[in-house]
Parts: sequence; C-alpha cells; structure tokens
Amino acid sequence: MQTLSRQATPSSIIASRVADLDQTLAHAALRRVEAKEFVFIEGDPTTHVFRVETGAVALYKVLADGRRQIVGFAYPGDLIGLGAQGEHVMNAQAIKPTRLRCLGLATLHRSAAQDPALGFKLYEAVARELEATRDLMLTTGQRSATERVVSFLLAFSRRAERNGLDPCDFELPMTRADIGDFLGLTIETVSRTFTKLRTLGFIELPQASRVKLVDLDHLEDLAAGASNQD
Amino acid sequence: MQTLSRQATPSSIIASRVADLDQTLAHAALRRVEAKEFVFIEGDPTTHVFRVETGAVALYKVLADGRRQIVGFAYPGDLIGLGAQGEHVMNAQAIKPTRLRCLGLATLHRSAAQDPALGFKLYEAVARELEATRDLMLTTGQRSATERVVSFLLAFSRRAERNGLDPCDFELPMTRADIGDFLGLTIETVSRTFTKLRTLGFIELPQASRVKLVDLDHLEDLAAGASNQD
DNA sequence: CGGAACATTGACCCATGTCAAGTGTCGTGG
DNA sequence: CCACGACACTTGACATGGGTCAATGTTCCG
Repeated sequence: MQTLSRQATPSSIIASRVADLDQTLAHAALRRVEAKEFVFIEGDPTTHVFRVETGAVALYKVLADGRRQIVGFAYPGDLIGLGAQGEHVMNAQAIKPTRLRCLGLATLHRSAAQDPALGFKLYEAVARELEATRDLMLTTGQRSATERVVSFLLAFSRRAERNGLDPCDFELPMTRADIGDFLGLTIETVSRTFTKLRTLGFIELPQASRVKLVDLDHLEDLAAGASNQD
Repeated sequence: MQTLSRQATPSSIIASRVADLDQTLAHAALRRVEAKEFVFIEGDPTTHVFRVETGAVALYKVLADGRRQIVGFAYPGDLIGLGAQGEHVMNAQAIKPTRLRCLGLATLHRSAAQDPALGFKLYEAVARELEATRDLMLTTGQRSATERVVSFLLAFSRRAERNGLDPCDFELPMTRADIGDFLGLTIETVSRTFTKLRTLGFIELPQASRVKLVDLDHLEDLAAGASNQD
C-alpha cells in the first residue's frame, strides 16, 4: 500500500512481542482469489483482515455514476481491511491470481486487548497507509499527467528494489485503466504518456505490461516538475 | 479532519478506560498560536500530539516548486500529529488564532504500553483520518470543479450540524486559496464556482467568508454528479 | 484614510478528456 | 495449428474545463 511513499522507519519504542501478528498470520487460513475476483466489496461486514501472500489487489471506491478511484494497490506483504469500522467502505479486487492469509477480526481484537504492542503495531500499520494515501493525494491533486505517471513508475521501481527485484525492469500487474483510475487520468492519457516517455528514450516498453526504466535521472527530473520551465 | 466523510461509528469492542486520552489532554499544556503561525513543519521531530481546542489548522504538503496540497483541516476536537514516525512529513499551520492542548509523545507511548485500550483508540483515530483522506482522494481524483466545491460545502455543513451549529449558515475559516489547495483547484476556479452557485440561487454569499446554503436538494444533486446529463 | 491582502471577473489558451478508428495479443474451440 | 473473438492498448482528431494572466473590486486593519 505505501505505493508512493518511501519506506517508513519502524521506530516502535515498544518492540516486545510485535512478531505476534506475523506469527498468527503465518498459521492463518489461506484463501485464493482469481484475477478480477473480489476480496470484499463496499458494504460487506468487516470480518477479517487479510495479508497478501502473492498476487496483487486493487482497493477502490466508486461514485454513483461509475467513476472509480483506486486508492491503493496491495502487494505481497501488505495488509488489507485494516481500519474499517463495522463495514467496508471500499472494494478490494484482485488484479491477478492472488493468495491471502485471513485473520478474523474478533481474534485480532481479542489479542489487541491483551497485548499493547499489537495495538500499537496496528496503529503504525494504518499510519503508514495514511502517509501513502496523503502522498498520492499530493500527486493527484497537484501534478501534471506526466509527473503523475513518472511518479507512479518510480514508486513501483522503488518497491521492486526493496523486494530485491530489478528496479529498472519490471512487469506492471495492472492495466492502463487501473493506472488511470489510480492517478486520476484517462486510459488514453496514460497510454499517450507512456508513448511520450518511450519516444523521449526514458523508458522502453517491450510489451504493454513490461517497463524498462532507461534514464532514471531524466525521469526523476520529470517527476520533480521539470518541463515546467523551472 | 474527517472533513469529507460521514461520522464514523465509534464501535470499539474495547471500551474500558478509553476516556484516559481525553482525561490526559484536559490537563495537558495549552499552547496558543496566531493565524498563519505553524504548529509544526515538515522535518520537525515529532515530539507532541496536539488536540485543537479552538480555531482551525491546515495540514499540508508542498512540492519543491511551491505547489501545495492541503490534506485536511483540523477543527476543535481533532487530533493532529498522530501517525508521524520520527519526523513530521507535513506542515501544520493555523488559519486563525488557535488554542491547542499538547501531549508529549513519550507520555503517550508509555501509556499505550500499559493500556491496550489506548493503543486501540489511537488506531481508531488514525483509521478515521485514513478514511477521510481516501474520501478526499475520490473527490480530487474524479470529480469536476463544481462537484468538488459543493462536496466541500456540504461536508462543512455536516460538521457544523454535528457540532450543534446552523448547518446552512456558517463562516468559512479558510481563504479561497486554502480551499483551492485542498480541492486541487485554483483560486479563480473556486471563486467562479461560488459565483455560479450563487447565480443559480443555491447559495448566498453575504460576505466572502460567510456561506448560506439555500437549496440543499439541488446542492446534493450537484455533488452527486448531476449536470453530467445523467 | 490608506494600503495590503483577499476576492472577483474577463479574455484567452492549453492540457487533458472525449469519441472514434485501428492494432496488437491472448486464449479458446474448431 | 489456425481462426476467431474478446480485451487491452495505441493513436488521431476534436472539444472543453479549468488554468493563466491581467485588471478591478472589496474588506479589513492600522
């Protein structure tokens, strides 16, 4: 979820049994969902928290007329369903075949009542998501189409790097429509921007979903707002 | 902070000593800041959490070239500074004379280590903010200028109502620039939209900062996306 | 009373949306 | 193995909402 933000430093003062959550999740029930299948939808009672094991999930809200805002993508290691009170206020839909660990909320609450470190850890997890969401807001609220797309690619690249993958050659799990609904742009604008970046020689696109970042320096400049003639 | 979302239901399973936070804050040091004065700025070490007692505070991030995204306004009762790890990643600036209660983070962490209910309460507080931020994202990412401004006015109206004030006649504490930077619009567009709503007879503007909502029904329609010819 | 900050209004323009063809690409069934 | 259909993506032509720039009005405070 912390898609557009740098990694937060885990500065918990309390660091006793914080492994508990991972522990519990490791033994939790596994659930498989196919691409396009929902993990939960708006209005569902919040019964579980999920951790993505493999695959990817899009989290989004929709307006009455169908306009859609993806508020984040969840990749392996990310938690989803946290922070909802009573019922879900958004949809979680797999964008590729995905495996999830499921943790009952009742269990979680019971544990949190006993273990202060756990409550604190939940707090930190949500705080990181909040941070990521605010960064995304800065992007959709203030940046141009090119800046948005480049920020998105660089954020994805950083994530790949953190996970020990090649930060300059990766497969995007989501469609252009997903990227558009994430960044507040249309499919066409996303596509045109990709083409522009390729023409400029900053990226390569061997296939639609495969991206190779060729000129990091210039990309960083674009993300920072060059071409606004400084 | 939950500016653009409906009130979250306080469904804490654990509801023992949750008054502790309010208790502590009631006795905490009071700080006064003038309009335009900062409560904290980006990069400041996170030493305190604040609760707004009176006044209003804008929370915002800035891009290198000065573009600004306000991610939320904090009004009396709202907590600010929660969720930051180590150092602040945004600015908190009073938009009118404001009084704040200050709570040392060390104290807060110490309490959270003892009282599971407190940790859980912090979690819920941040979760509510996350929800509000995501709603705002839906607005800035997908809605037209008119929809954004109307959503903003209606959200403000609901807040007034919750606080026992007149939901249809209120004083906006922030400037047009603040509203623009909150909604991802320019000052001029905000101003023109206000004028348009006045011309349509949906609102009145006795002064620039005073708004009277005259035709709630039509405003609700606009916020929902009427005029997109349905 | 004067000036600074804020707000409004107008004219113009451009980035991005919209609409409409095309062009892959992939999976399925003949 | 190929043909077909369904999607996803790209590209082009055109339209427009909202940004930019500039002038004017308003409010408030010293």
